[in-house]
Amino acid sequence: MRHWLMKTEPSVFSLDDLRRKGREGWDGVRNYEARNSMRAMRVGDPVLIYHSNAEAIGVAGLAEISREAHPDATAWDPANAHFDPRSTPERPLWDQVEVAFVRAFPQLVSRDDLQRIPAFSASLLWKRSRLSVIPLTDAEFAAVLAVAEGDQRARPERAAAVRIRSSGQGSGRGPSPKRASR
DNA sequence: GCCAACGTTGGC
DNA sequence: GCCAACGTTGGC
Repeated sequence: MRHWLMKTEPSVFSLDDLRRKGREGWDGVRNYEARNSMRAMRVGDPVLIYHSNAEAIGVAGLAEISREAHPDATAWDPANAHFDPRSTPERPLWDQVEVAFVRAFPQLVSRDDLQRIPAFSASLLWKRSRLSVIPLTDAEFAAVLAVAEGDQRARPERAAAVRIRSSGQGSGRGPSPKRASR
């Protein structure tokens, strides 16, 4: 299973918006590398949702792929901001995937937090600052999730309690994600 | 195939 | 709102 990070501007579409809608077609991506990453996505792949260009920058929570790559119809809609005349229904150039909400983190894993995670230091997020769909290694994904769940940053006095609670079987995570069906 | 010009992204 | 970084376009 692969892991991903997808950027979104929360003023345009936030994790809260995704929570409300349940799922969303991730259209408007107009970069070949990002498109190719989306083509490699499989249903169930976990996706970190990253808020960019915002007051609070960082990973807000977790989503998952609920539908694999298929043509992005906004590309052949002249009224759409991401219109690209090179793409047609007969020969689609751009794809989208559908993303389903899983859960919001109790607290944003901020860009600063991310920069302090050793296992995240080589991430493409830093090397390819303009890329909006980024593959993550297992270790990168796990490290971000550990910080999000352990949440030992702002409240170190609570870290021990969190550790004790999560050492049982119940991990304290939220309800299981809405299942992505067909 | 190079690379300057251009437009956009995204942190600050 | 600014502007550096950087991906893309297009002339040669």
